[in-house]
Amino acid sequence: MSSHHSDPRQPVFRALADPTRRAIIAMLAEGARPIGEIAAAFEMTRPAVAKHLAILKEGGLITVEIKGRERINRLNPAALKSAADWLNYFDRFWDHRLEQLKQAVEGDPSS
Amino acid sequence: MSSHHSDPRQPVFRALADPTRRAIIAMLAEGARPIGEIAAAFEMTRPAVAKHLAILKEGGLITVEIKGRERINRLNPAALKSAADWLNYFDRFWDHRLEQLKQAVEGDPSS
DNA sequence: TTGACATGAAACCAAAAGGTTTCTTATAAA
DNA sequence: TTTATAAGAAACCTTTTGGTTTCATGTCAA
Repeated sequence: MSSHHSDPRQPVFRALADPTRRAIIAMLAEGARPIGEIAAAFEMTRPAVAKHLAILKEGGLITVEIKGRERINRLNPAALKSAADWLNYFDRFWDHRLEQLKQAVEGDPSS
Repeated sequence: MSSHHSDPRQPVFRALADPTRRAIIAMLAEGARPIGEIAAAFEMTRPAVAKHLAILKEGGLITVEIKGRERINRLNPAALKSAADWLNYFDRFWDHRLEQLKQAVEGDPSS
């Protein structure tokens, strides 16, 4: 896991690095929204929010559906999985119980 | 979850944003190391690695044990939990099975 | 068809990030 | 007691980041 070959997780971790972007992710988890509605919830201009959305798009965390003059931004939660996977690898170092459960799930496709 | 009040998770997500720092985390998961040994594994100078270690310290992801003239950097995996928790909240949106398991774990402290 | 609205795009800016070199300090070892 | 080693600290530099303002464009609605 050296850093000199490009890390496919990088765009996701980069997107997660900013608190505004994490708040946008949390907001979109409750439902897809156009940029105007998102920008209204933050103390910054719409172009600033547009840049954050562009970075979220680069990470594959959101998709955009054009609907008339609106662009509906929709969360793509599956894109969070690569980051979650990386972090959850370290579960074994601080919570042995969770590790046991994950192994149980992976071994039981019928649940 | 607005961004105008400081997010306690921010130092952790910030630390995770850089690929070199994630590689350092992975390296320290295999065992604590002094900075010289870490720096030798990367194509950058030791002061550059020292800055990365400082950011990891700010996020509480590593602790330092002074041993003679060496500083042993040791991973503190528990600090990864806050980021993992945040991400795992979104599990429900892409993997219902894992969600079921986590609830089972939390409800059974004896395992 | 004219006006209002939702958005994109470009130019610009200050601060933060990520790196370097050089110098100093503390410990170990010959 | 010198000399080599491990590391911190400071100064500096370039690029990226996160924000702004201003302007252009496409679509809906009177």
